[in-house]
Amino acid sequence: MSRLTPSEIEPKWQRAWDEAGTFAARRDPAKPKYYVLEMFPYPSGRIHIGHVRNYTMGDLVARYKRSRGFAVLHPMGWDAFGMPAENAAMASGGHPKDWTYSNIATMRDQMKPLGLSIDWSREFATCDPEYYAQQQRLFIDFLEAGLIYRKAAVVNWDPVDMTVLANEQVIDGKGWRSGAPVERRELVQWFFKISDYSEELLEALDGLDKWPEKVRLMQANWIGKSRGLQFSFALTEPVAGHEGIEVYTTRPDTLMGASFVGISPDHPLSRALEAENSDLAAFNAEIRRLGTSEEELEKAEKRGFDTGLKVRHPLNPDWELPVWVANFILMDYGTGAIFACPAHDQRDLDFCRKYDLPVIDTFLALDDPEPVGDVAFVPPKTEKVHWVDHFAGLTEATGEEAIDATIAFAENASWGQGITNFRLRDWGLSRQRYWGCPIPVVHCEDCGVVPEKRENLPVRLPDDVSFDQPGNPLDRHPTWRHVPCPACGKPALRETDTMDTFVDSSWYFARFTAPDAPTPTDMEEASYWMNVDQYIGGIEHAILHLLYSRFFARAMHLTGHLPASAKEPFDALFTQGMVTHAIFQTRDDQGRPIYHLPEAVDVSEEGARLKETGQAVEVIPSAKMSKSKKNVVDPAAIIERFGADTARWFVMSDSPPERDVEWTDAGAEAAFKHLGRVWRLVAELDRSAPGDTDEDKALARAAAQTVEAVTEGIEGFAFNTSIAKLYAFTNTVSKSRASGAAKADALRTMAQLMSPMTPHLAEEMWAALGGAGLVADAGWPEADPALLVEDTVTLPIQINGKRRGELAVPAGADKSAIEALVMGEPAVQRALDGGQPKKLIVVPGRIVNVVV
RNA sequence: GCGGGCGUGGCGGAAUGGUAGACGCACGGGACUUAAAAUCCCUUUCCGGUACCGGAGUGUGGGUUCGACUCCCACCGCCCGCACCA
Repeated sequence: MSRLTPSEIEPKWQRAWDEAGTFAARRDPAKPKYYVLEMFPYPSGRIHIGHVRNYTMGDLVARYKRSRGFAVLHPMGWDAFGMPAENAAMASGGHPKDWTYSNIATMRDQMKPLGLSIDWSREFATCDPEYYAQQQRLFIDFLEAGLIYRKAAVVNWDPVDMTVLANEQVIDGKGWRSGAPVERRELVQWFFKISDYSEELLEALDGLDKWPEKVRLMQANWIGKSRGLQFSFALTEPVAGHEGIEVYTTRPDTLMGASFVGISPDHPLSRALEAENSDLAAFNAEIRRLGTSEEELEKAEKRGFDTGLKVRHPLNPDWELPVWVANFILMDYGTGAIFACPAHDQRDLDFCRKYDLPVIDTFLALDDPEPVGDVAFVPPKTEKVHWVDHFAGLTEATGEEAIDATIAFAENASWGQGITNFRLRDWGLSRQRYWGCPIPVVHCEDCGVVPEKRENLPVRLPDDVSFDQPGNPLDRHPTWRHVPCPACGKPALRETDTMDTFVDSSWYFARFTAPDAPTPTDMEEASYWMNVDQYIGGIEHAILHLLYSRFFARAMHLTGHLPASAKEPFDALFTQGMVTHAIFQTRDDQGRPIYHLPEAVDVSEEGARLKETGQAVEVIPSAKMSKSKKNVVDPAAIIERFGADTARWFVMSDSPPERDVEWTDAGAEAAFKHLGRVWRLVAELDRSAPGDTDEDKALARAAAQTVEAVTEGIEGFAFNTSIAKLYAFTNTVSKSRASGAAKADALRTMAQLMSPMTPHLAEEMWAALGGAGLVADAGWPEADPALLVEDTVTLPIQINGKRRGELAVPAGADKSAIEALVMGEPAVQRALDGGQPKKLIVVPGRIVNVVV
């Protein structure tokens, strides 16, 4: 009776919830609704402790809100398309579909024992044809609404594997599998016009007041609105049809410091020059050997090539500037061309020093002008500086004012135009892969690109494909591509690109509101359940996934699939930290790392060694858990040994949810012991035991304070502090000499408070203490305000800001009464030594500070 | 490189600008036991000396304030993102 056996009680209560349909999401007009969603998992194979943390957090919120009387929607699904399934197929010869569905089955089996309050009837995987059929329908709707178009874009091409590589698959400029040098190749691809929404997506961030400030900031910076000047530098003589070079600059105020005009290696002029200039062609070829990621481009050594061309400064036709091709200029941003002002931009200065280009240094300064050394002076945007001989007549102005004045000047003189520019680029959704949602269009020789007819959806992925040769299996499938044109009926070819998996995850939250609807959403259901009241997931999704989803919600509204109120789909966002773990590695003969599972390593004070061989192991502390690095912890073992409640309690205790947590084994045992202790309080309670009425009252007061504190912790996503209060309350009950009846009351309250974290134990406690029905249906306890009022408060007394004593005063005491009491304190008398304090600060209910 | 964040005892961490270290782990001591496990009780930021007390202390250096872990500036370290990883 007194021993807690999770293996018996956990399945028992899970069955009870199932049979009662406790967690089925039902529209209930009598209740407010609450939609809580954790970012759905990729079915990688097994759940890891990070999943447990993520889903326990969401479950805690879901169960809490349910107790507070909300109709809760808490669904689960699978982000099931993606490269790992194809990689597995290539490595071991299976089929991505089998691999994926078998992983889903495994992970579902691992998740169910956690006792999550999920409505499993709404489960789907994004690779289900029923799901991607609706996604294809959205594609066609978006296409017809003008939100999708095609253009050429650059990809990483592996010439041996005949495939496009993701940035993470390019290692030191080589394909990760083939080792062949990667080529940049241009392909015509599909794009979402997310840039049409730049302004709106930026402005709407202000309304997301329940999102972390850092995420809003990151998104704002990513969208990157800037105001600048666009104008042309005239070439001294036309080249290959180019009369001049159009540049965009956010610092037109520094135009008089211009040193050269720079263009991207991919700029049309650069490409045109390549034909006649083999040195430039070689230079560009070398630059293009780098991957396509912005990180790589920015980190690369700054390099340039003098084209020999000259342009005229717009304000002085006699002033000629050289034209360089430079590797740090991105073709995707602005016009792909800039002018460089070395005096006022560090990167430009470094570049000019390296290539011995002129540095003009005398036209503005803070006080007295100094020649530019190795540090550029960036004119501050909000501070006034002195401008010397500025063409727009500036003398004293902030950078902001100078930019505005310069733009006005240029517009007035008709040689330039103020432009609002966004960094945000359109979203390329084409992927040249098999395991993704087929793009439902057909290429017809006569009709061009024609969308598939809606009644023909889904365009299904063929099952009979193989991964034993290079290239996309859809391209070489004998029949799949060949279909009649939906418009004219003549033989035509299917698009073989599939969609970016970000598309799948950009609307799944809407699909959960009506997972079986014959259209992407059911407006009645969507109007009831949307928005997601609380979204929970990793900070690594702060930009792309969340931005794409915000775009999708707008596009779905435009095409009639979501109400206007759902244009911002996530009311509140919480970004949880990652679970990290040390990486253990040794090295092979060539110095390449070999990774080891934590259970294969002994860690002691002298260092880490392999259990088997005793070989010394390098320890890389707290890295993100990843299968390839083998620094993973399998929650299954913990659940098997201690039960789900212990695992849930443990991942919620100690670390604040937003922070990364380093996994250690030590805590799980402690959590298990604590739950056992709580259970014994219930099991060994004599409910008829007499007690002291003062003790009864003190216990009731402690219970009320705990209700208050635990509630506050949950509301504020500080679950670790809620748990700390529950530990303290356990100690209080354990030590209390209150009557059995009073203790039973306290423990029933404890069961309610623990039910979001340890739902099985809470049910068991509730039943043992004679609670009616399920604790899941018992509602949330309310703290009696009368019990929360204290009679006296203890104020710390500081002398010169250092704590030197304390003082008990009646709760309502006013300032002057406290002052009088403070002056009588011995410690204060001693410090004053007969004199008067310089200052006496009294903050009622808080603190007293005596300044002597 | 750019954008964003984090940094508190041996460890995880707590603290509306107001008693730094709640709560837990680990360590140490004790009770119970033939013994062990389990359980219960006590101690524990560091330094100095007897329980009382003094000094230092929240990555580093400055600043604002009666008062700073908290706000500001600079630096160091670590983490996340950088558009084809999910």
